[in-house]
Amino acid sequence: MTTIIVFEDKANMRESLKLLLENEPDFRVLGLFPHCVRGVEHVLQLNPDIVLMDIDLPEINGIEGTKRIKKASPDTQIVMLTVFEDDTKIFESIKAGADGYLLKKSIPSELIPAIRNTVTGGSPISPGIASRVLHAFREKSKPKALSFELSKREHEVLELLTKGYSYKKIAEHLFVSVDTIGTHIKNIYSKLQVNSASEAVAKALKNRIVE
Amino acid sequence: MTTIIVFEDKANMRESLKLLLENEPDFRVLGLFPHCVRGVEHVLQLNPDIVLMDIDLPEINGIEGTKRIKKASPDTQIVMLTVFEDDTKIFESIKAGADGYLLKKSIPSELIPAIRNTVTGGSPISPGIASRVLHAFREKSKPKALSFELSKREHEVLELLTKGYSYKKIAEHLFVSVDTIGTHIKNIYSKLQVNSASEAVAKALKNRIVE
DNA sequence: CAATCAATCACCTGAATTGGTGATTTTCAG
DNA sequence: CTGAAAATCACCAATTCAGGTGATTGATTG
Repeated sequence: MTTIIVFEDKANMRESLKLLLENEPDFRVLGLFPHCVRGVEHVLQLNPDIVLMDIDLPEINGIEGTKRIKKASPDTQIVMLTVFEDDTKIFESIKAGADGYLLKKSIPSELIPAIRNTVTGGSPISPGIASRVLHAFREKSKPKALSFELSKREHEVLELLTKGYSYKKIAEHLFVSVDTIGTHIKNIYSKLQVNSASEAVAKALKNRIVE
Repeated sequence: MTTIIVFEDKANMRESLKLLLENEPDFRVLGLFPHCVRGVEHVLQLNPDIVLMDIDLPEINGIEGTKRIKKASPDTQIVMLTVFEDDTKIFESIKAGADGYLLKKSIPSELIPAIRNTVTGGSPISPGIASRVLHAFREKSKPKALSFELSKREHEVLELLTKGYSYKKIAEHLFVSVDTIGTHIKNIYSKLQVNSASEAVAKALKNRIVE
């Protein structure tokens, strides 16, 4: 038996969800609420397996509600429902701890299997949403392309600088003189257009030149 | 009409896919290949809308194949098929540019709608996979929790240090003396357990204390 | 109200960094 | 083979930094 509560401000949508869910013999709707101001209390009291959460709720929106519920009851699985394919809302929801993300238009066909997947630890995501998540994921992992045309040795020196090594330590590490490291660093500064070690380190990390 | 080619090394799986796909009147299978050594050529020649790519292929694996195909033909949509729910392979595939990710066990029910979603720009992802992607996404975006208990002022100073400001510049910026900044920085070093500006900057950025 | 902590400032010393200039040797592609 | 780029080393001056000690003020909190 899978127990469910719903936060959805529109009455007809609430009713539709109720009908849809109660059509499944192993689903049980424990509650339907028009907002999640008392969301945490409801969840702690009813202890549902699944929460269906509309994103656009009055007073406390679904993202904030999700944060609170996840904090109070981390094992409750929360599936977001939304009409929007808005990047910010998607990412905020994910960060808030949502376990699934469905577009309302796909509810009739996808909701029931989505809930079943959620129960077994999966995260149903509508393809339109997933596409954006993947895109963001790629952005975060890809190198910034900008190599600044550092030579191999300069790159090496920059990497050690990023570790907080002094000129002397770097020199020892690479078996060259301190002056050589000095020259390399001068050249690095010139290529990165910076003029201190900390600035170079910041630029290197932000542009993923190292690590 | 949606055109498709398949890279799959197991003959019976290839046949199953072919039967499944050809059952759809608006799908057309342009080719079935047991490996993707000539993957790029096949794609450029046949110009399919969709590529179904097994991850574990001999010679050149599906991830490498995906990279090459995406490079040569970015608009070709590639859906990965796999038996594994292996984190590394999932993330590598995403980085390689895969547009969808299906577990083979879910193919009978999900493949056809997944392809239709892909055609319209969506990214079908099996819930078991999506769960891992979301998890990784959260890890990447969430602060490392470690605040190192920096005071507000120290945080401010660290932020300016990260921008490459010298002690003097920071002092001017905050309207205090250079010695005050010196003290703050000493305290920051002690809290972060570092002993140079570049090391502090590196630690601050890596642990998302700033930015 | 006392204790703690954050924030402020000062002084000192030795070491390190930055920013020049100049030069030699390797390496590597054309 | 030759020129360009990379890597190496050196010397110098001015500035900056790291690490140490000590001290005052104000806010917070038990």
